[in-house]
Amino acid sequence: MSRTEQTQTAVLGALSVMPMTGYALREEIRSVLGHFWSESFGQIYPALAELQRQGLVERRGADRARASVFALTPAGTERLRELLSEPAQPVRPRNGLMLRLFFGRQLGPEACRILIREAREEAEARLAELAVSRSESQEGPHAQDRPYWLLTISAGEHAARAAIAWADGALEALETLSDSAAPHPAAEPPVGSKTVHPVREHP
Amino acid sequence: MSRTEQTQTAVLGALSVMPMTGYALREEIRSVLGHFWSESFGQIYPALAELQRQGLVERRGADRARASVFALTPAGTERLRELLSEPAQPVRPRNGLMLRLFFGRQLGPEACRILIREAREEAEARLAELAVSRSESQEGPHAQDRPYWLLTISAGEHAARAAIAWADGALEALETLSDSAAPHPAAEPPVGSKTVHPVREHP
DNA sequence: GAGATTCTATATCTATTAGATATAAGCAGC
DNA sequence: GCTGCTTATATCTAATAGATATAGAATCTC
Repeated sequence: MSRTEQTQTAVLGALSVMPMTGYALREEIRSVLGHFWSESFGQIYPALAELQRQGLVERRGADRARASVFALTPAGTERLRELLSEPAQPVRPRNGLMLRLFFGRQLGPEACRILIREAREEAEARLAELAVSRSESQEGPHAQDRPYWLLTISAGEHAARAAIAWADGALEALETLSDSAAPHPAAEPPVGSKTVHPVREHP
Repeated sequence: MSRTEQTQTAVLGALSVMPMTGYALREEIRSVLGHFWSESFGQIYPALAELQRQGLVERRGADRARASVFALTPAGTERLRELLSEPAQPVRPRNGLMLRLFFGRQLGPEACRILIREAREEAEARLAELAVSRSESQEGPHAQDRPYWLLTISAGEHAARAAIAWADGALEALETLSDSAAPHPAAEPPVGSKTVHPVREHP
């Protein structure tokens, strides 16, 4: 499944819940799917144009001043099912916190502890947001969808709680490190000296 | 911190461990940082060129036939510290499994269960790989780095275990769903009927 | 109630990026 | 010694993120 198809899936899926404008699509995706998905205008508008060309989506009321509302066609519903059945594209990880911690010796234990504390707070905040989503999902006319939505909320909660547990352990581990090894992190590795390492020839 | 700077951080960081060629950089990033970071050639080569231009990296032995080895300069080490201190770029989530589950009603409980079982297996596999990384980190001359490397490994393990626990709960929840609500998921919502919903005007 | 000002909705545009593809060198088998 | 395969290296292109431009609507001020 190509990237454009991933975007098409998200757009068709959102339109399957309710017809809306391109702008509303972005808002809806951000607020409802925000914990595990994101799309930008630069993806949404071309995707809508292509979906319309393929007759999967229908554009209504393109007045000059008023934005046009897009709605699924029957073929679009069909196509959504098809896309959902295809295997997902693997995610390319890019975790800035982990990158910093991996080279954490350059930063010193104290700076690392600050980063981890921040990450812990973010996880707590996510947990709170998810609790709101959970109660919000009670309302609304989408009773049939709710069990599935709860699955995604639960996944977010598990991940957030794991992040918090990890952070607590990590903070503790770093504490013993700053006590023992390097009381003055900034002064630790002399900068100018010995930056040239032996070269490994094509491993 | 811009995206290019993120790439520069990863490249400088990897070169701080050991000088190497562009190709080896990609391999190293993939094998060692693979659980939380990824870079492609299209990012690495331009980044190396720019870093060389700035005098942060030095190119050695650009024979016609032999690839050139890149090494950090003292200024490069300095710059790495600087970059690591900057706040990380926020990640844009794009979780294909969650997208599928969110619109899971279109797919039916059974198909969802299969997806979740696959995810569970992947998490188990990651856990096994991390166990290997953990024991590998014992060896090698990088004793000072090890505590930080273990932090990242531990984060991966927490996340993987959380994924497994979530999957088990989700599978159970879906089981009760397929028993009760929709024994024949494919036949559930009649395709052609009632695909036109009431339009919400600019919420 | 008219004008000014801010805000929101919408769309486009550009620099970045992923990853497929091209090229070339070494190596193994025949 | 030649041929085909594998690994190393680099480039190129289509897709993407998200910043920015534009215009209309709403609100505030006088």
